[in-house]
Amino acid sequence: MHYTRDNMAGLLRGHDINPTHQRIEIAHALFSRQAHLSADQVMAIVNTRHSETSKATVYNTLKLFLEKGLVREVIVDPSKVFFDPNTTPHHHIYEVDSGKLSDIDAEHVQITGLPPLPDNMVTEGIDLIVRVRRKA
Amino acid sequence: MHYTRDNMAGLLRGHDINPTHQRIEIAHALFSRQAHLSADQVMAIVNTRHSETSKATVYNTLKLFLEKGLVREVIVDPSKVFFDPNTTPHHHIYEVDSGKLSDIDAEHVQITGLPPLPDNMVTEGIDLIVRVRRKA
DNA sequence: CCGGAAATTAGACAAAGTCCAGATTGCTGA
DNA sequence: TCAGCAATCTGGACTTTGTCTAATTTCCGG
Repeated sequence: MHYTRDNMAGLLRGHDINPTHQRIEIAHALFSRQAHLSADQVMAIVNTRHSETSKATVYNTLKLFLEKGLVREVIVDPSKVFFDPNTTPHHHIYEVDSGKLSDIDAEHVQITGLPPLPDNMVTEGIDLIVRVRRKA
Repeated sequence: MHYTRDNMAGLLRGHDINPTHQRIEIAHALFSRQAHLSADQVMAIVNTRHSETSKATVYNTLKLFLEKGLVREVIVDPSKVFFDPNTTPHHHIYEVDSGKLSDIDAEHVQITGLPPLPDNMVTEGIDLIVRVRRKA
């Protein structure tokens, strides 16, 4: 699949999001790269040529994408949130020293023995993060 | 086990930490409660009566405790880090709406099928976070 | 008691993220 | 066409968490 700006409009509509110019640019930044980006990085990418999109819009839009299930939030670094265009079930490896974040396919990973939840609670998601670092 | 201020000195020494007033107070705040506290909360607790410990010291001390393996860091909330006096292997349940964080004993939890790491990497830790919310 | 190392401090600073009031955009229906 | 209206976008002020630094205080060994 090739993520062109034209595809983005359909993708957004499919998630019940009105495809505006800015939203298309932001979606394109994430999906064409298939990478984990922070809000700051998204803003930098979107505004490479000339400043086009404001900080407020970048944050609002990413939050909207999140609510509509278009992207996922990855919380590994206490100083910033990453946004992940991959919403299929998967986990993450985080290289502590470099800050590099990569995916682990969830297909073969099994988690067993979790205690049952109270009746009035539902699981929203399970985040599994393997923190690694370079050998000394 | 009762976590008195007197015990704290020994605990600190056992982790190769020079037990000063401030460090004892901070350790006591965490261990007597056995709770997940943010730096802000620690500062509030330690300074309830009269302001005794500066912000810089709270942050420095928590970082020191972390390095010395006295506490663990829990990263679940994008806006603040929690410090956990429980360093035995365990996982976490995070109630998204209330922000409440509780432990899952790791004893019966099994995680299998993780891919092997590259040779030059070592695992520093595995964080498993179950995000839950109240049923609608 | 002296001198130096370790620890603490206040406050300036930085970075991520939120908020708001006003400006733009893009429909919709007459 | 275009007036009106809702949705969206914007700059910039603001908040919060955390860091940094230079100056002070504390603690010890001799």
